[in-house]
Amino acid sequence: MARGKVQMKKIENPVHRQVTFCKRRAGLLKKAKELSVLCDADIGILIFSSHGKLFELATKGNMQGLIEKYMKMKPPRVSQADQAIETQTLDAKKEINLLKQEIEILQKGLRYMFGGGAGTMTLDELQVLEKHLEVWIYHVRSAKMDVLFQEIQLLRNSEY
Amino acid sequence: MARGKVQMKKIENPVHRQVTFCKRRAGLLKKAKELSVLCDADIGILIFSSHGKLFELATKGNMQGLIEKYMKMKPPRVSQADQAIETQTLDAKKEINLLKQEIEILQKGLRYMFGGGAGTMTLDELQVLEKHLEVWIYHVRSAKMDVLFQEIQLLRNSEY
DNA sequence: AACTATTTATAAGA
DNA sequence: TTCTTATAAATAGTT
Repeated sequence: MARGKVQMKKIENPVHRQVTFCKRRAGLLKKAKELSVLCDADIGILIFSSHGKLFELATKGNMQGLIEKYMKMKPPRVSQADQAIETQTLDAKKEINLLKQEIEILQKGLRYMFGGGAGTMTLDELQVLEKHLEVWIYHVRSAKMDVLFQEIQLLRNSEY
Repeated sequence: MARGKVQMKKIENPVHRQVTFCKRRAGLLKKAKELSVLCDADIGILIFSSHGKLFELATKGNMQGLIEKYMKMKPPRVSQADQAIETQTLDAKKEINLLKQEIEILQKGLRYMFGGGAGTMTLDELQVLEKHLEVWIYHVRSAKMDVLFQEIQLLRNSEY
């Protein structure tokens, strides 16, 4: 802006561009500080150079707090990371509920064994308990088979 | 910067301060846009006025992406919100483990009622356990039938 | 919001 | 890079 006005487009000469970036960046940050002081504003600036280098300014000290304040005012799309965490939390809650139901059923099953009478169990609960028992009886039968097989082996070996 | 230089301290006159805020804010954002274009930089600016009003600029369009990029480069202290979520997730995992332990105990309790786990049981014991389970499953199925029967009765009564 | 007298920022050159 | 300086831009105070 001196010794000739400048075209508003990317400066092609890399050296020239780098120099201008330095100068104007300093100018921008200075202006921001002034605005903050004069008008009691809280200002945050993030600058990524074309090569990905970061420059930052937070007039009231912490960028983090400023960003959080911004997020609260504009809670737009959730980030991928947040979404992942939310999914995790939901999954966990679902699992907790399932496990609680299972405990409820097992407890009722125990009560049923001691007190006799499934009078207070719902149809769904009975269904789940039946499944548990079926699985269990399957395991017991497998165990029986294993034992029988071992005994047969012993008998065969003793024939010699 | 014209018609007299200005002291670098908060402008006390509220009207004057508001006007200056407007003018300099516009100037700052213009400078940022220019820097972005001339030097191909990605710039984000957040301005909170003294009354909490938000003004923002993101030269490449999305502040969100810029902030996430910034967070990746400077992953410092976790925010309160994130911390709360992490605590939630941890709590949930603890609860799941507790519930799983409880289920384990209940299952052992059930097994114990029949005289010890299947792992160390003899063929005869397994035979007994199987019979117990068959009886139990029979009772459960009877209870299911009872419930179903009651529901049918209710449906029949409601027909009148 | 518009107008200017000045100050400030800065492009080009050294 | 840093300094210089001519000139463009920004803006403080005023209307």
